[in-house]
Amino acid sequence: MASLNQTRSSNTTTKATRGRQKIQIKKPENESSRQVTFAKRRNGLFNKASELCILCGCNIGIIVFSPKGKPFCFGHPDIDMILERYLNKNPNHDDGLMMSGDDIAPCLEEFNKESRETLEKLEEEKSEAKRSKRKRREKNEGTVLVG
Amino acid sequence: MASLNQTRSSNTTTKATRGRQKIQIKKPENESSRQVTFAKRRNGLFNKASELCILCGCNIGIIVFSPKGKPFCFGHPDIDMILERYLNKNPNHDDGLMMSGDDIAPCLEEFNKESRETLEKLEEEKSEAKRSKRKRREKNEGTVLVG
DNA sequence: AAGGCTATCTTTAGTTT
DNA sequence: TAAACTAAAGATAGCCT
Repeated sequence: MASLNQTRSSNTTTKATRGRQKIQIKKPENESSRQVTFAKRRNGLFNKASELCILCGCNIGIIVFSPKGKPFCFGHPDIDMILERYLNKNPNHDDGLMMSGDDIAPCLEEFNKESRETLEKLEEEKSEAKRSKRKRREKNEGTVLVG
Repeated sequence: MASLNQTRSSNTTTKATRGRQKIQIKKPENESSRQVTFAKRRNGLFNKASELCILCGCNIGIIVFSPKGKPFCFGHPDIDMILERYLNKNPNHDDGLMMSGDDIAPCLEEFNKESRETLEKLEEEKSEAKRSKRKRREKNEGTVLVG
């Protein structure tokens, strides 16, 4: 409360927070904050994956083992389906166009479409939530708020 | 070249580019640009995963199937090891601390440390590359460049 | 047509509540 | 303690070569 957040309305260069700080991408950081960072970035990673799925119509599976060994999964359309597809690498996967003769593909596509629609709906809701949450901040830009 | 990039040195509000544009996260976009977006965001995703691995000391496996079915993988320490660990979910994985009695764990940790060191070295190189690459831009802030 | 650029959007480190 | 907040760091859409 001393160096930062000086009533937060003073006209000096004092900022409310120092914002996002640059960090080195290396070695485990301070043990206590690592848990927080892990949760934040894991969410960020899964969100990125979700966006990629929707934007490009691809399938993604992610498995994360926390430092303590607890598994977290992301899958679109479904983690186990992704794994099955990956592990079933069959001979006719040469030109990068696999799934020629096997029977999982159609089922997958079916599943895919359905799931994508759900995800898209979720995305819309999420982005609306973001929008309304961001309204406050945008007001500060568009109209001059009376302090 | 008409509306944007007007010699890029004019003093008006004309910008060289419009920068990153806000997009809707939904439905496959314009077919041609989807390929580019896919490549860019796939790289972004893998980078995020790599950072998470290093920062928090966790293990991550990612499988991405492109719209055309081509698989791309990321794994730390190794995709197949992640999969094996995931698929070998055994009974003594209750409190989220799995790998009690199985013999893959030590091997994994060994591998882990080694691989992490390699990744960290890579990270350092990368960030140095970034730094030097960013020098130009930072010069523009620090010292006034003569146009 | 793969890679570079840049302004802007999004993520998140550090902090406060 | 987890959730909210802020602003800087980082990712990337659209454009150019």
